[in-house]
Amino acid sequence: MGRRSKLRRGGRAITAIPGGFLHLSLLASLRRRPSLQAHAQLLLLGLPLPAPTASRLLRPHLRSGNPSASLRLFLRVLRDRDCDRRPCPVDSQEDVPDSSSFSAALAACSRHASPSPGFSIHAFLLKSRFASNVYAANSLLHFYGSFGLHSLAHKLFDEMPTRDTVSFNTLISSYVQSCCIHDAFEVFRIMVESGLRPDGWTVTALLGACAELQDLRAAKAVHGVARRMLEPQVFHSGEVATSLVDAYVKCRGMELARQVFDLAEDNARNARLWTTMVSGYARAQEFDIAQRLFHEMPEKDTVAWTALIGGFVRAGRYKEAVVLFEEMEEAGFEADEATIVTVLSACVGYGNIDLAKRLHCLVGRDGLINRNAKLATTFVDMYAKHGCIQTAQEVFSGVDDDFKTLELFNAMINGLARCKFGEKAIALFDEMGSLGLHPDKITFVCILSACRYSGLVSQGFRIFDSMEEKYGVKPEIEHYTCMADLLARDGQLDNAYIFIQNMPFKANSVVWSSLVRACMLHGNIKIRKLAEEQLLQLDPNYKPENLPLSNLFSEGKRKERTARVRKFLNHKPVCKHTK
DNA sequence: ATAGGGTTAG
Repeated sequence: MGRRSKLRRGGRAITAIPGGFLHLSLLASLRRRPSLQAHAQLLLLGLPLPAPTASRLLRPHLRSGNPSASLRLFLRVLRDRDCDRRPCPVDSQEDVPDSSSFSAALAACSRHASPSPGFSIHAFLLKSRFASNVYAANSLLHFYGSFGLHSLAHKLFDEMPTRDTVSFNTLISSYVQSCCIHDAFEVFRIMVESGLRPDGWTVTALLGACAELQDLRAAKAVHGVARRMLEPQVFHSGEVATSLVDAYVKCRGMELARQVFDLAEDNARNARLWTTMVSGYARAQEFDIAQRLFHEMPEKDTVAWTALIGGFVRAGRYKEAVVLFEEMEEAGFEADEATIVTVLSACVGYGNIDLAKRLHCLVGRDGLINRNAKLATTFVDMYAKHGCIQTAQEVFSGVDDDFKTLELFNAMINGLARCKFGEKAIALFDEMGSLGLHPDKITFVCILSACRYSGLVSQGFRIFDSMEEKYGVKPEIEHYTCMADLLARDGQLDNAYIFIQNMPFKANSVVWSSLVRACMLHGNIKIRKLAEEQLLQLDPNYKPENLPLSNLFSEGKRKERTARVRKFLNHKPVCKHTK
């Protein structure tokens, strides 16, 4: 361990006094001057840091803003303790991070772009004396859930010595988020059986499951459960009312949603409940009612505006969406991340280039786009889809590494694939691991598509073969489709045919028609007949002229429609803040 | 101390 007591900065040596005092005064200055945060934290990284100080330093920072730097610091502290290999004094509160800093750190891990810091903290937690602390364990549960690692979450849950309502709620939400609805209800059953009373969070999670399934009957059943099992004041709260309305809306039960809304008491009728109703009517394409309700809404906010704008976008009424956005700005509401994402798709649909550029400027200011993966992903996706792959890449590489998420990589790889930059896509794919990001099944669809559009046969198979053994992602029919098409486009039509027949899935019409198309291209009549027989079995009305060549056509049409968009987008936004 | 809620969507 290189323990330095002197740090150099700008030619001036700062003498550090080992011990807590310096840290505490730094901490104080850090609170007062946010601009110093990054520097002060770097300074601290070079110092031996007493753990209690670290805890005090970290707790407020891990909760808000950019937790990445704080997380690095926390891990550093943990490693320092670990390297010392001192026997951990069981009763001593000294020199060891306390349990609440583990919770705070894990909460930060859940919001981090990559799961790796969370894995490390789990390891340290196991060695600490808080391994069975229910707060720490619940935070860990939430961490696994937030990265969709529900099997790890469940394993952890099974091993927890104590479980409380929060543990159950967290596991249920984890399953709902991974669309394992059946498991979510199963956990709920066990929860009730073990005598724990569900609370508002439980009901909300279950209603989320009903909404996901679009199962109106299930939503009604959960409504009944809530009425019977919740404390009356919880049942009548705005939170529960909002989840009920949200579930009914998503299950297309507007009348029921309206009933809940009408019956809600005044204190439960908050902005969220209003917004849910507005967005519900907008989803149901009842724009008159949605707008009337929106105007009746006592305290509109950015989210409510965004909900209505989003309704118009979803209905393809882009012009109205853009007009509404302008009204919103005039009324003095500031666009947030969701607004930008929503309005951007309206711009693309409506061909409003000036607004798209203005939005890019808006998020380029203060480098917002460089620290917000969702924004960056939307812009990367938009630029790539319009063939502005260079601008897409600029947006991508502008994002700080700590903020690069799996979705962002997927969007960039997908963009490179579509523009036939296969090699670049593979390079990017290889880069993910170093940021602690694990490719998922979507990543593989993108990267294998990159190979097929660029004719990279051997690389494609190398990656395909590594999917399960190296990355633990089981190939699905989409991946097999890519591989069959990769072979077919390469002219290996016999191999493609054999490959399709040996797939562990029943080939669908997508697979066969891509083979027919490749046969037409390479003039292979024998395989084409075989493929067409299969297509006829799948669809007795199959005719070669109905073959979904539409891909090609629509691509051509899309290109034409977006040519104008691209022309403008290729010029960087005229904005000094961007970049 | 630990968890979500309404807006984003190819």
